[in-house]
Amino acid sequence: MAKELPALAPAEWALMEALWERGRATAGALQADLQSTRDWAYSTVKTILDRLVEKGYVKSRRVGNVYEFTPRVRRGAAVDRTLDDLTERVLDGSVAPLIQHLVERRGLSNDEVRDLRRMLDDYDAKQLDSGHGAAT
Amino acid sequence: MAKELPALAPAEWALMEALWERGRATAGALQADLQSTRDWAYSTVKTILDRLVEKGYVKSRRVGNVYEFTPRVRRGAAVDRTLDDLTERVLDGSVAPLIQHLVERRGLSNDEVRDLRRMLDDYDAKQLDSGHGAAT
DNA sequence: TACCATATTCGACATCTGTCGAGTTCAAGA
DNA sequence: TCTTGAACTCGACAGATGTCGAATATGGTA
Repeated sequence: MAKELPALAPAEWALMEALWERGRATAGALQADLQSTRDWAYSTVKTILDRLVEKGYVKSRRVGNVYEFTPRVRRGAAVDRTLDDLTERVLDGSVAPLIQHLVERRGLSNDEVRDLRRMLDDYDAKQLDSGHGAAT
Repeated sequence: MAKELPALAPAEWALMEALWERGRATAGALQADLQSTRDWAYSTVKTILDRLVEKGYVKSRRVGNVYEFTPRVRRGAAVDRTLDDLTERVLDGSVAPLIQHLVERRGLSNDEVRDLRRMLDDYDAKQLDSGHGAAT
């Protein structure tokens, strides 16, 4: 019963990142936060914020004479949403090459390497556990 | 000197997949191929195809009184392009969670697990080799 | 040659995105 | 009360995407 979240456009992602960072903020504050990356006019920020509210990613409430925005979706959920999109249209089941790419392109910390290895172990275990293993 | 490929929109991906599949095809053939997934009118297919030519992903040549289209970009390159996009806007350096998601969501074959493990080993080796490992 | 089924060409239109600018409001001072 | 400035509202516009339909061109066939 996962509510169908519409995808986030690039600009919307930027704003969401800023909002997740703060947890709660006004349009003005977010505009300031993004100032270095995106030199947006106040109205631009506000517009995107409103669209995010429409999309269900953000919730807003009036505080005095100012609107305060809060994320309504956790970052992880948004990432999931995006990745599902990606895997649906780009990967036809071939995850490994993708991972390869990611690692090569972005690098991993030692900790991450360890975590991943652990994950693979778990995964393996589960596979064996449930019977067989197929290589299609 | 990697030519800057513009990103592929969802509909464009669909068409490219069909074209990569065939290696070479006419608009009509592609329309037929996609019939089950996307019930597009001929002109829709043609339009997208033309846009792909503009974008540099496809090349076309007249054969008799019909246009024949051929991919000009390998699938892998397109995937790379897409992933770069993704990592830029969605991942702020945190690749591991993404991989986690992919594995959980899509599953891996035993072979893939082995390959990944191998890759991690290589990666590790390289890390040690070049000095230290940081965990930010 | 007249006709037909295709393949093409053109142009159009609705959305979604990215980005504002120009008024309008309203609380806090002067 | 009048003034001011921040915050808000509205509406707009350009470009990318998704999707055609109508008109035209073409090679073959009756």
